[in-house]
Amino acid sequence: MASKSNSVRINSLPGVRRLPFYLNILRRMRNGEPKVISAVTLAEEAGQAVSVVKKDIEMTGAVGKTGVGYDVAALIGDIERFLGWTDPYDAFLAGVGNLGSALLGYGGFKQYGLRFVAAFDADPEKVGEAIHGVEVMPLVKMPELGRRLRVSTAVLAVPAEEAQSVADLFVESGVTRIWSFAPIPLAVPEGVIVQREDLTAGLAELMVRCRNADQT
Amino acid sequence: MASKSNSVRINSLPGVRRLPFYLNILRRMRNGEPKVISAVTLAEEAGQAVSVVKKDIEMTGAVGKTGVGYDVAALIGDIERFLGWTDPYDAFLAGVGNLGSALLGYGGFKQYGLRFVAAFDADPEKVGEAIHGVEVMPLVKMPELGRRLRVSTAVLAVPAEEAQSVADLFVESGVTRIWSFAPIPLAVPEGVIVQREDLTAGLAELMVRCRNADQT
DNA sequence: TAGATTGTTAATCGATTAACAATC
DNA sequence: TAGATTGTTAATCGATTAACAATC
Repeated sequence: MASKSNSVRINSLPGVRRLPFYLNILRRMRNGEPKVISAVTLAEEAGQAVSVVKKDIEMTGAVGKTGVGYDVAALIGDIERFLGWTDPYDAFLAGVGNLGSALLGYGGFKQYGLRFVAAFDADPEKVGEAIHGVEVMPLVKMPELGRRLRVSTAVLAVPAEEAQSVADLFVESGVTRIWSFAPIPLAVPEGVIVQREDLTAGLAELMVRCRNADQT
Repeated sequence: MASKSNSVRINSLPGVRRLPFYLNILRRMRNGEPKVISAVTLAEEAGQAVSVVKKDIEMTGAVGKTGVGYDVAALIGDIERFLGWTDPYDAFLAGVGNLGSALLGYGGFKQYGLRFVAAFDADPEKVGEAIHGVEVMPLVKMPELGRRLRVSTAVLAVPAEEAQSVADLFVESGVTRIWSFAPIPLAVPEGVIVQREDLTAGLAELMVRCRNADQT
């Protein structure tokens, strides 16, 4: 086994994760005044150190005016372009349980690079429904539809037991990006990237941060 | 050199965030065979380097048998104890929209240190409903109930515009731990800890990881 | 014993922080 | 100009990785 990934890590991943937060602040300023914001001000509003914000902005390729700051609209554009969020990608969602339905209902994902074109579920009772305007289909229909629409992105919101088999189905359907809420590691072929999302990690961090704070 | 077990030391937060993942794997093994697991095996199942797993386990205070490994049940207990998850804390949830409802519906949080005792919403239409068995109350009732039940933990799942005022209400209710899904920084008094959860951060990371992979 | 694994140390790597010259 | 801010470099800090002696 290789000791580390052979890809050169160009960007700070913690930095990448902070970008959507800045984007939120900037988007709320859009169309308003002022039209320009400095890294100092953005850092204050985001609750981050100035150096961090400057480094993060630098990563996107945005350029500011010395002594002035960044044009808000231009900075929004540079961050969106860097994240590939200028045009949303068509996406599948598998598993319309509590979490899956909530994700479908959050129309705001279009602002974050995702547009749900179809949902899938193993439960025949759920098939045929439209959840928040997205039709729920049987899993067997996925490969044909995925190939036809060239869907590259998919969200995995099924129980742990079904996660691997649905991931296999994603791959068969031509998906190369999987955003997974399943609490297990997925085996996928080279070239397919899995981003695992774990809400319980945040809860763990919260508890330990509280204890550390108590001890001081 | 310094004593390790009871010293006030900052724990590796990335490590803390990995613990729930190990816990999942271990819990699925519980009551089965084998009753012992080595860091090597756990690392394989978690898709992590062995050194990482050993360091993370060390952090919890768990002790293994040289040449053998860790007792599964004991390791589960040590991780749960370290995370404060042996007994779930009573928690409030504010905002029963798509996401809030989904969180209430996921009964599994009891396994992760949280038990929802009441939900709150600004919408009078929603008040009085029981969502997944949890009663929805008007926001004004929160302080009295929070003080009476000594609720220390709360989940914030309201829109950005209401987030700060509801956070203020949490504080007034005696809450010291806020798990926030609002995409803004919250101003809270000293002693109150906010853990911000940002799903869009994962999406940003996914996109950039894909581009980095393409470039190799 | 012989093989396996822990617990720990030292080296490496990456991210954050601080500082400042350039310049609008 | 004088004040503010960028862009960047160098220093610090923390996490990850690799290695190995101790030992079951």
